[in-house]
Amino acid sequence: MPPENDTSPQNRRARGRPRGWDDKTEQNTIKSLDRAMLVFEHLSRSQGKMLTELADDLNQSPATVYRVLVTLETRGLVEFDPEEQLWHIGPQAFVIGAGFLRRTSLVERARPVLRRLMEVTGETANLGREQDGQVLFLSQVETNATIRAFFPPGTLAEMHSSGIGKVLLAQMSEARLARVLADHPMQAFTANTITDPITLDRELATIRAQRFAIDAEERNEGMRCIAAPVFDHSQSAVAGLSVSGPTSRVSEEKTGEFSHAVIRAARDLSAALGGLP
Amino acid sequence: MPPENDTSPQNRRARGRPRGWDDKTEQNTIKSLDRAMLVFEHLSRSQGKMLTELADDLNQSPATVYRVLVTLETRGLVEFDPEEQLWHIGPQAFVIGAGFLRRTSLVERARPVLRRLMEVTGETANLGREQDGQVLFLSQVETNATIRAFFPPGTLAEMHSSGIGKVLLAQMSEARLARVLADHPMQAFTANTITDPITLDRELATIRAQRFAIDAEERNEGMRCIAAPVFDHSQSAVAGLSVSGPTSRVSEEKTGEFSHAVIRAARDLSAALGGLP
DNA sequence: TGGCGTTTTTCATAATGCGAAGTGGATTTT
DNA sequence: AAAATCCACTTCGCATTATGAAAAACGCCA
Repeated sequence: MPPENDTSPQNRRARGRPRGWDDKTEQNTIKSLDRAMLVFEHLSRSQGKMLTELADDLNQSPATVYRVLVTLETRGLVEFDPEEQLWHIGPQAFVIGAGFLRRTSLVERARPVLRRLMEVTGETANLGREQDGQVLFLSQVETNATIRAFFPPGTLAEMHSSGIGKVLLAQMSEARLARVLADHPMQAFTANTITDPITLDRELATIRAQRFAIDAEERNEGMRCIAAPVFDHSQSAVAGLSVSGPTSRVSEEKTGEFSHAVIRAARDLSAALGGLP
Repeated sequence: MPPENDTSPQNRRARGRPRGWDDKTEQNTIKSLDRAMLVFEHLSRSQGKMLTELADDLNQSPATVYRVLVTLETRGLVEFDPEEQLWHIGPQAFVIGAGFLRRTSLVERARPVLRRLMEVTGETANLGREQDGQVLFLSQVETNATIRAFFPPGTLAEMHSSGIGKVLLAQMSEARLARVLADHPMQAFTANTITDPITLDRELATIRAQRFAIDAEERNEGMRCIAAPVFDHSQSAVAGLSVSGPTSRVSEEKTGEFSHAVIRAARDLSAALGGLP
């Protein structure tokens, strides 16, 4: 029975699409589930929140938030600490999240490359990819040195102030770059952080030319970082590799040596993913 | 208006409780959210499922599962691969799950201990804790050797066939042990797997006596593993440390040497957590 | 072109999630 | 000590909203 009374405004059927279906009406989502996931996400960002505080943050009724938390608790997705009266993210959330790493063979293939990179340079080696305009750190192999950089896997960082971030920005289209910058204004973290779009454009051109990026204390004082892009079989930059350490060891003089190592590692990983034949 | 018609059977207010409240009625959960989380969990276990397959597995209507997936997709908790028509766990799930590790200082404190343990023994060092009658691997530091054991963090394993698992079982009360074994029957993985409760009891007594456990190819052929328990400030066994590697290197002759290293590491970590003064 | 296996939408209905208000323990204030 | 305050947790009636059957849309294969 075709709808003759077509008063409903959702008539946007698919137009030209190469393969597969992909038009998911935003109206088809479950409201209560969306609200619940908001609670879940918010809880993971903060560490330990009281019920009322959580409800206030999200302007929802405490009763609703309470029911969400109790429900998630039965599955171990969140935990309640009776001593402190605080809610936390639970172990099951970690178990489920780890399923993501299992899928992306990227992480698996990067493992030996990261290790070798760490051995060659003596500094912590990192793997990250873009995630909604930010850098998501996926994996790392730490140096043995006592002073070392540390991005726990699962951490998100701003792109404009990270070596991996800049290397990925440098590979983006104009439009995509503009969107990312619009969504994530360039916040200053140190005196060296790039906050000016024109300076950033020039920097990105340099990065494209030399095939690697330097984060010279742009996010953390005293930390330098050298990054290179990783390409998959379709020659799109899917991730970035970097080494990071204190300025004393990852010094300007050593930039040449380190950048060679990072570029080589990135090339190896790209090859393992079917990129750069 | 106090209810005078007190026909409702839920009148169990709190009796003696040291601090805070803790009685959560199981009736107060949100059904639809629970169902949605079932989908989420199931998706993380399998890697890549079609909509209809997922709906079949969980005996739910494809329409409902579809709406759940679309909702989770808007938050990046799941992903849809249009090429293969498959749903996967998304990056945001990983980000949220990583929030769990940030909380437990256990993982953070274990880091240097694991590294040292790896350096001393030359084998991969692992950290795990109990999670609903299974071992949840939290962190590891890999050896440089090319042949090596590998439990990605976030993996769950059966307790009876794992070094860390047995070491934790050995510290449980009779009742708790019985419950775990009831929930998780002792499945055989290799010829060496312990499947008999009496043998297990004897093994656990030995473990308590010598303060460490050996997994002698009980889960994987050719893999040996030596584990010791970690205690927190309240002297309860919160986790286990282990080294694992091929039988050729983690041999019977080296058991003494390795067990000393593992026990020492476990003691160091316990101390860092305020245990064993 | 037409059937098949999927996904995606529609629709009527009932289920169920929602918030306001209330309870009662614990802690702080007067 | 009594009162006031805070906060977790429960109850209740109503309207929102999730639900599943069925139909439509769509890609694929022959």
